[in-house]
Amino acid sequence: MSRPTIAGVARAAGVSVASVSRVLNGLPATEEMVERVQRAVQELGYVPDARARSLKVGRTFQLTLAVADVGNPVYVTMMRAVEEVVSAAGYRLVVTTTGPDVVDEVALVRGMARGYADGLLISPIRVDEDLVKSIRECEVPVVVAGNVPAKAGVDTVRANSPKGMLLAIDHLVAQGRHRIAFLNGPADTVPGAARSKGFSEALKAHSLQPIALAEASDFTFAAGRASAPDLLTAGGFDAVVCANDLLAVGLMHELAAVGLEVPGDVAVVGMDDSELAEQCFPTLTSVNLGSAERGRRAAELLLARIEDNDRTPRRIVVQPSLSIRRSTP
Amino acid sequence: MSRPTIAGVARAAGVSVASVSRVLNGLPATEEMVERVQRAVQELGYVPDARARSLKVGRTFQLTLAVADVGNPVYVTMMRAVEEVVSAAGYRLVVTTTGPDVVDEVALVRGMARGYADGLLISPIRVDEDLVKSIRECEVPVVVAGNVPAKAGVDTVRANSPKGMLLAIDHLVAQGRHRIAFLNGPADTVPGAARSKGFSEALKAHSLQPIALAEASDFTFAAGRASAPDLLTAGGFDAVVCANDLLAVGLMHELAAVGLEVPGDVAVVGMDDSELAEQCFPTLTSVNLGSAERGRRAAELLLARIEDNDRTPRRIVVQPSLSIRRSTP
DNA sequence: ATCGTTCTTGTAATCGTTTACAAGCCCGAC
DNA sequence: GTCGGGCTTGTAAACGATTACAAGAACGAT
Repeated sequence: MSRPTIAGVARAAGVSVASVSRVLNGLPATEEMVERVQRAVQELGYVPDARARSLKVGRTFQLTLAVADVGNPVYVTMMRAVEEVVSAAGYRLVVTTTGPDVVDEVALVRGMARGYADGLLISPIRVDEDLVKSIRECEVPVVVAGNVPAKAGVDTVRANSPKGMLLAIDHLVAQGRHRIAFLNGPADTVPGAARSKGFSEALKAHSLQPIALAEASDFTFAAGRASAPDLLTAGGFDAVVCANDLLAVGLMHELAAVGLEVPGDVAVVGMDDSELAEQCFPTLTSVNLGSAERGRRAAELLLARIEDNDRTPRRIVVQPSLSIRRSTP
Repeated sequence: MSRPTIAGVARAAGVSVASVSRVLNGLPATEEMVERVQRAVQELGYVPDARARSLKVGRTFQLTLAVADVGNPVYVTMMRAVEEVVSAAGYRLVVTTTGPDVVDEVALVRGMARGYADGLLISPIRVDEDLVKSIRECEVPVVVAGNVPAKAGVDTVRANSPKGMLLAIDHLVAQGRHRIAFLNGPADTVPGAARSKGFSEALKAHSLQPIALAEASDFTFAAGRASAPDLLTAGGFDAVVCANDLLAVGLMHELAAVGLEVPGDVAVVGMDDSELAEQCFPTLTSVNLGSAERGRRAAELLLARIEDNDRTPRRIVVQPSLSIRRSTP
C-alpha cells in the first residue's frame, strides 16, 4: 500500500480535498470540519508531499549555501550561523561545495534556474565577469558573502579585511614588532587580493617596509606548512601576519620545527578567528572578520529578498576586531 | 515575462511537448527533431523545472545528511566524503543539524515522509526505541552511520571503537605507561557508551586498573577543558585517553596551564584522527576510526539501496588504525 | 496493391497539491 | 415571505513535467 494522499484523507473524512487542504493550512473552517479532517489524517498517517506542494506554490522552502570547501573552519562557522537563521525561518539548507574553480560556481548559479531552492547564498572565492553576470540574471534571489562589484546590484555581506589588517599591524607595532612578514593565500582569489592590498596599506600607514612575503598555494594547513621555507629563507622578521588561521597554524608548526619560539622570536597573527585559533598552541591572536555575523546577516538578507524581491540591494560590511591571544607578545 | 515551460518550447519548435521531453531525456528521435528542439531550448533559454520533475518521477535527486553538530571536525570529514560520493552520482546534499536531542532526530526521520529527499544518512548521537522504530518505518531509504541494534534491519556503517581503544592502550602500554586515565564524552550517547565499554575491556586485557575517569558534558573543546580539573584532582596518571580529538586538545591546554608536559609527564591519545590532530601542538596521537571511509561507504550503501530497496541490509564495520604523533612518547 | 512491422510523433492522463470560483446554507432585515 | 450578505464547502483548473497509448508514416515482403 502506498502512502495516502490528500484525496484519501478527503474520502476517509467524507469531505472535499479543498477542505482538507484548508484545514491543513490553518484556513478558517468549522470546528467539526477541523475535527473530522484531523482524525482522518491521524488514522491514515497522512503527511503532505513536499514535491507536489513545491510545484504548486512555486517554493521549495530550501536555501542553497555554496562554499568552496566545507572543511575550512571559517565556512563551518558561517554555515552554522546560516543554518540557525534559515532553519528558524522554516527553511532547509542545501550545502554544495563548488571547489576552487569559477566555472563551477557559474554552473551552480545557472543551475539555480531549475528551482531546486528558493534562494542562494554563495561565498565565491574567485569572481569574474561571467559569475557576476550569472548572479545578476539568476532566477532566484542571490546573496553574496564576499566582495563583488557594486554595479552587480546584488545584496552582499563582506568583511573589511584592510581594516582587519590594520588592527593586526597596529597591535604588532604597539608590541614593538616592526619587521613584519606576510603569508598570503592565492593572490588571484578575492580574499587573497584583499588581504594583500590591506597588508600593504597597513604597513604604509606605519611607514614600514615588508620584510618577507610568501604566497601559499591554497588557504589550507598543508599549504601553510609548505610555504614556510619561502619565509624562512628570506628571514629577518620578528612577526608574521597570515591570511587565515589555517595558514598561521601550519606556519607555527614549521617555526617550532626550526626552533623558533612563538611569540618570543616571532609573533604570529592569523585571520578569521576560527575555533582553531583557540585550539592551537600557543593560542593564536587572530583578526575576527565576523564570519558568524556575516553568515547570519547574509542569511537574513536572503530571507528578506525572498519576501520582497524589489527591495534595493544592500551592501553590508561587517567590522573586524582583534582577538588577542598568546601568539603575540 | 516568466520563465519558459516545456509547452513554450514545444510551441516555438512546432512539435509536441512529448517530443520535447523525449529529446531532453535522450530518448530516440530523428535528427531533425533533436535539432529543432535544441534550437528552441537555446533560444528561449529553457531549463527544466526540478520541482515539476520531482513530482512526476517521485524523486528529488537530493539526499539528506543529518548530524548533531556541523562544527565537529569529525562530521566535517564525514560530510566531505559523503558530498563527494553523492555529487558524483548526481545528487545534491541537504545538510541538517539535529542537535543533541533524540526527539529532534525522530522528528527529522518522520519528516522524511514528506519527500524532501530520496534518502537519509543519519549519524545519531543518541538512540532509543522511538528512533529505531521511526527509521524502520521511514518511507525513504535510511542508512545509519553509527550503532543501532541489528534487529532494526537497517544498513549501518560503524566504527569499531573497542578495537580502537585497544590500539590506544596497547600503544601506551608498549611505551611504558600503565597509569591510564580516561576522559569520556557524555556516557548516555552512543559513542560515549561504546568508548567507555571499550576502555574497560582494553584495560582488562592488560590487567590494569583505571587511574582516573571523567565525563565531559559534551564532545567539544570547551567541555574538554572544563573537565580537566576532574582528572587533575584525582591525579596519579601518566597517560590519558580521550573520547575524541576535541576533548583531547581541550585537556592538553589545561595540562599545559598547570605545567604538565605532553608527552613527558602525561601522554595523551585522542580519537577520530581529525584534521585537528595534526594541527594542534604537540600533534596528537589519535585513533583513526575511519570517518572518511565511513562517510564514503555509508553514502554508497544509501545509493545502492535507492537503486534496489529489497536488498538485504548490510552492516559494515570499518576497522580502526592508530595515527602515532607527538603527544605520546 | 495489400498487409504487417517498425519507427516516429502526438494526445491526453497523471503525479499531489493549492486555490479561484461557484454554489449552498443560514440568518437577519425589510 | 423574500432578499441580500456573509460563511462554509465543493468542483475543477491549475502548477510543469513524464509517459502510456494510439495514430500515422515509411517500408519491405508477399
